[in-house]
Amino acid sequence: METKLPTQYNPKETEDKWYRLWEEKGFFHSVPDPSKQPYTIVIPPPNVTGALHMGHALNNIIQDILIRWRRMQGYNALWMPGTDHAGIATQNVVERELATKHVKREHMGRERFIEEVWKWKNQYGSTIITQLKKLGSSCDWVRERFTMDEGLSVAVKETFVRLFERGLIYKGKYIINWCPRCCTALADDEVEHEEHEGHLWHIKYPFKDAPHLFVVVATTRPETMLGDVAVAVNPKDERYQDMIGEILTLPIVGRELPIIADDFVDPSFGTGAVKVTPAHDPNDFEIGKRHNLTPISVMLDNGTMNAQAGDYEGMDRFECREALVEELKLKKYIELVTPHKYSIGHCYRCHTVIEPYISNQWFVKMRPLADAAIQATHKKSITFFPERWEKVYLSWLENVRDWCISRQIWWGHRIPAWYCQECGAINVARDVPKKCSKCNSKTLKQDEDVLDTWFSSALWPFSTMGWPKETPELKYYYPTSTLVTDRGIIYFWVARMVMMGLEMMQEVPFSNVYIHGTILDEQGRKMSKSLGNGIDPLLMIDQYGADAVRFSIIVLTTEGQDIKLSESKFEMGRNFTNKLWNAARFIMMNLEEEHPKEIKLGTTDYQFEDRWILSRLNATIESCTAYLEQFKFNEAAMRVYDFTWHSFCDWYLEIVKMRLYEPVSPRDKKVAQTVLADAFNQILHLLHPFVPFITEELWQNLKNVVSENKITMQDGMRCESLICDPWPKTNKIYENHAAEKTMVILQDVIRAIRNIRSKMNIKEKQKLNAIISISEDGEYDLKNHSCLLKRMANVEHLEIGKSLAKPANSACEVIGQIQAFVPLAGIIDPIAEKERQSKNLKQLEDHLKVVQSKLQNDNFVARAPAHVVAMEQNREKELLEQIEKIKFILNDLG
RNA sequence: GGGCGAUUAGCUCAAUUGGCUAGAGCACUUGCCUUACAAGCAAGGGGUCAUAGGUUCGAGUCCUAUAUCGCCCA
Repeated sequence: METKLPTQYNPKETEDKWYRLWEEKGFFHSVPDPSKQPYTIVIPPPNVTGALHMGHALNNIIQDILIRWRRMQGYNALWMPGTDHAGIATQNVVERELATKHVKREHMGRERFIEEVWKWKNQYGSTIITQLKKLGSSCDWVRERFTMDEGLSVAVKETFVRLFERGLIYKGKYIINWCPRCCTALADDEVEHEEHEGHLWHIKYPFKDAPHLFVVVATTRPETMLGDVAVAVNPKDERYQDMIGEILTLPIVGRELPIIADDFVDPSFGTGAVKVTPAHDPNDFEIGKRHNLTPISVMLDNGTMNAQAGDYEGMDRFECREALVEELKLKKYIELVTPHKYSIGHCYRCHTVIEPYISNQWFVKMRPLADAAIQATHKKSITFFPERWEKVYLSWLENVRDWCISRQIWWGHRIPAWYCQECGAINVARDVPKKCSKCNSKTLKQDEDVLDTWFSSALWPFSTMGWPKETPELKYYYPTSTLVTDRGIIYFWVARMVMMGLEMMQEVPFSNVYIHGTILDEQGRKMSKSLGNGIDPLLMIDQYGADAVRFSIIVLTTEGQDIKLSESKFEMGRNFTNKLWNAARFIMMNLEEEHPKEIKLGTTDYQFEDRWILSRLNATIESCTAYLEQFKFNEAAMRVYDFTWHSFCDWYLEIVKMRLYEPVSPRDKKVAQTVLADAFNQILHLLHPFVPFITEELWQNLKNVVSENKITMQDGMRCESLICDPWPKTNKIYENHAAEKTMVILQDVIRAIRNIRSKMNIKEKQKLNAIISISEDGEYDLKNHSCLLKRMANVEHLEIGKSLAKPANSACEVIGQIQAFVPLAGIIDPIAEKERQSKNLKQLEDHLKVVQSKLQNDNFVARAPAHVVAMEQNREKELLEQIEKIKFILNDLG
């Protein structure tokens, strides 16, 4: 068996094998079972056009840890996977592909274009799913959903109709965010604001009746002046009070503009007078409504100027800006141009500058939905981890505006509204209506628009469970347990799921929301295609193994903090998986026996180091589990890492070698083998959620070796796969504080002797003798551990006793009430030793000063808790003793 | 302009309710190819906890300012 394991772990040989087995055996599949408690996560559906990036990797590693851990704990764990149809993004991708064949979607028509998109989806849409599998994600793939599935489409229609019937969806002509490249409306949160260095143009608007006098308005977007219908001032602004009601002439165009008074105007901005362009600015739109002004649109939907722009008709909006400014300059209308920083919106899909634009769109009335979501959060139906995101989420809900849900694209859920060609009535229906509900006419035409992709994503936690049908899944899994996501989509997605869940299901969709950090590059910048600073998770998996990638990422993930990542970080995870691999090799080799005999182990069989490692293991199980419950993944991982490497490998394996190589009895060897197998089995369990592949591989090996060699484990290896074997439980009987305390002392003594060896330049192979002297009142039982001490410190003759004399020509270390002497006749360099001891003395004296200054402070003694004071007093005593001993040694050295 | 986060070893980050001499990983120094592992072992060095005040017996931790960086919203 042992010969089968090479000295280095090769992930490539194990990962696909186990993933296939898990999936084939149905370990990822969950079915409703009322006798078990469900634990459910719905995946944040990645964009179907997407490829796995580090953000996805982090997001899915966390979900997989939760799901695997809960599954092992015995929950009926469901991780619901799928993708979303990403309306604009997907349409863009397919259009781009068609463009290479010089085909435009307008030429092929709606139906054929949609067919093309489906063809594309079927061919490339599973890319990211395949990549998620490489990562080890244990999703229930049998249940994989897509937001354009038939079932989910029914859910979308049902929701639309219900919201419409409840008066929560309406259609109307409003100013919205328009992307002139995608030619569609966008919701407020689909617009990304960016600071730009622009100009503030101060333009003179002459009075109609006194053209030599004028009002100066300041604007950052001069081309919109072509659509001006008024000039507004603040009613309290004394500079303009007399002018309110007067008429100005719009330069170049000649339109008459009244001066109106509106509180919205900020007197301190620019000149205090602003142009009012209701068709091209949301604030102006509101002013326009208040003053009954008719908006004048000067642009087409593609961002070029329309007939209202006069000579500028047909010009692109930015060309028009330049040309118009030239003309204004020429005609002396420009009074001043100042540099100006301003924030401007861009399309989150194509980064084109957004144009505020008036058009007829569908909206969701957000106030009542948001209020319900706020209430549910205040009632603690939802908890955010870390907590602070709750405030961010609430403040969005408190200030939310109505949600524009219609998109002027073809790929998506078509709005279930039909317009009567006779009477103009709107028929909103689940199925194609046969006739108009108002006039019975049969000439009905469906709305051309589709719904925002986020509209369908908002239904994800229940639409994926079969809603609106009352399926067993819906009943059993909803509401789900935990949602794991990035802060970037708290508004887009989390808030909307809560609103829709409450409105459609009368229950929040999940009880916990875990918001993880964002992955950044080494310099702390976001990873992006345009910067080319991304790290491809698949490449890293290929290079280091999926487990190494998972472990490294998770160790770097401190709660809610962003993660600066570089390739070299993955070495840490790789080194750890390799360590684990080699520990396993060692264990397997040493469990093998030619004629194995089964023994029944009693608690009295345990040796000191067994009791110690089992106690440490017990504590590790406890803290790892506790940290997982708090969503502190890195803490949980680090506890097991530290235990595995620095307790189990560094100490236990080394100590136990003496019982394996030179056993005092066959029975004791068997005890050591059993503890090795037991502890390692538990380690594999604790690590499985973090590094599933290697743990499964090693566990399967261990299982075989254990049964072949008739080793009776404390915790059976019941399941056929580690993935569903029960999560370790703590057990009080393993708790052993005495053993842990003694071990700390032994480790200190061993380190002290090793230190002498190192500092005195003594080869490791050279055997030493040592004398351990314990103070008269020191209660240490070290004599029973002389074998351990000898082995671990590589000592030949060891004498342990009370107040033993320091031999001449020996080096010494003081460990509390213990002194370790290493006689070094002929080897020792008195000068070097003296220097070393003087350094020690100084350190101790510095420490003593700190402790004594505390104790000399009456306030400290009076007010600090008794145990803290006692601790300091005890420390002082110890330090004094040690200092005395070092001084003696120094004296002895001459 | 409003809100949130960060500032601790050369680098990346920890540090429970304020309480032993502030810890890891990487990097560094020294010695080891010791039959589980050189992707390793052993022993080390390295810190005015951003700055200034304050609260407290006691502050990396709490409070108030300031500075720098980042994110979100308007």
